[in-house]
Formats: sequence, C-alpha cells, structure tokens
Amino acid sequence: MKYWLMKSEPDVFSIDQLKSKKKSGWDGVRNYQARNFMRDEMKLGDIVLFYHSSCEIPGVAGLAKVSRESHPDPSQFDPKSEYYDPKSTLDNPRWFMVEVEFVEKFEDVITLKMLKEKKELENMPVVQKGSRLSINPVSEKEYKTILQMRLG
DNA sequence: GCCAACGTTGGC
DNA sequence: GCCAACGTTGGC
Repeated sequence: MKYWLMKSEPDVFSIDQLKSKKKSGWDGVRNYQARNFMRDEMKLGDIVLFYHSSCEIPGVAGLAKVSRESHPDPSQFDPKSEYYDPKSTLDNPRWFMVEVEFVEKFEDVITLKMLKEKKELENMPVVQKGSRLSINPVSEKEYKTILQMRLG
C-alpha cells in the first residue's frame, strides 16, 4: 500500500465533485512523469491526498483511494476534448490514468501554509518552490503527519 | 496579473 | 543530441 498526493484545480475538478460522483477517472494528465506513476505504480487501494492547487486556499482538501488501476485516458481520443492528443491511437495510447474513489472531505483544508510549517514535511515536493509535478508519492510518515493535522 | 521554475518542442 | 524558445504550472 502506497500513498500519493494528486493536485487538481478545484475550478476544474474539486473534492466536492468527487464526493458527488463517488468515483472518477483522473483524466487530463499530460506529463510523462505523472503518467508513469499512474501507469506503473499506483495500485488498487492506494491512498490519495486530494490537493487543491491554483486557488484561493491551496492545500489538501480530503482523501481518495485508487479504485481502478491503469487504463488509457479516453480524453486523448476525443477531438472535442481539450486533452485530445492527435498522436495517440487506440492501438498505441500515450496517456494512462487511474480511477479514484471518494473517501473523505476534510472539515477544513490543510493549507499549504500549514504544510510548510511542519518540519516533518519539508521534503515533500509540494512545499518546495517551483515544484509542478501533479502526482507525487508520499511517505507513510508524511501521510500520518498530515492526517493528524486534520483534526486539530 | 506577475513571474520563477521547469517541461516540451523543434531547428540545427 | 544540443539548447533556445516557448508554454504551462502554481504560489503569491
């Protein structure tokens, strides 16, 4: 069992939307490193910290879990989608995604500011300047630290 | 809206 | 294969 942090802009897809849909394919990722995590490493039952980025209060908004492992992201085949990739074919898809299932919405967002104040979390890419990768592995220790912050 | 960081593209 | 130009991310 592994832990992950996945960024999403709440204007595009928020924890509330996941809560009402219950499950959702994590589509639209067009970065090879992030794709490789989804394609190769994210397994059924892995826990996801759902992070809201590019918004008023960036931070961890809740929890999800992997409910289906790697499969091709359908948006790459859809010419009407903003994620359409003309170089992708059904026989040779370029982009893969996992499906995630809602677990919990935190009562209050654990803000980036709070994450930055924790010495234990200083190695997380999300607290570091210029880190843009939208999917990152999280250590068990980091995960537990963040979970404890949710209640206080 | 600004801008630093960084990934991708494409000419050579 | 190099690297400048360009585009995107994301905090502020």
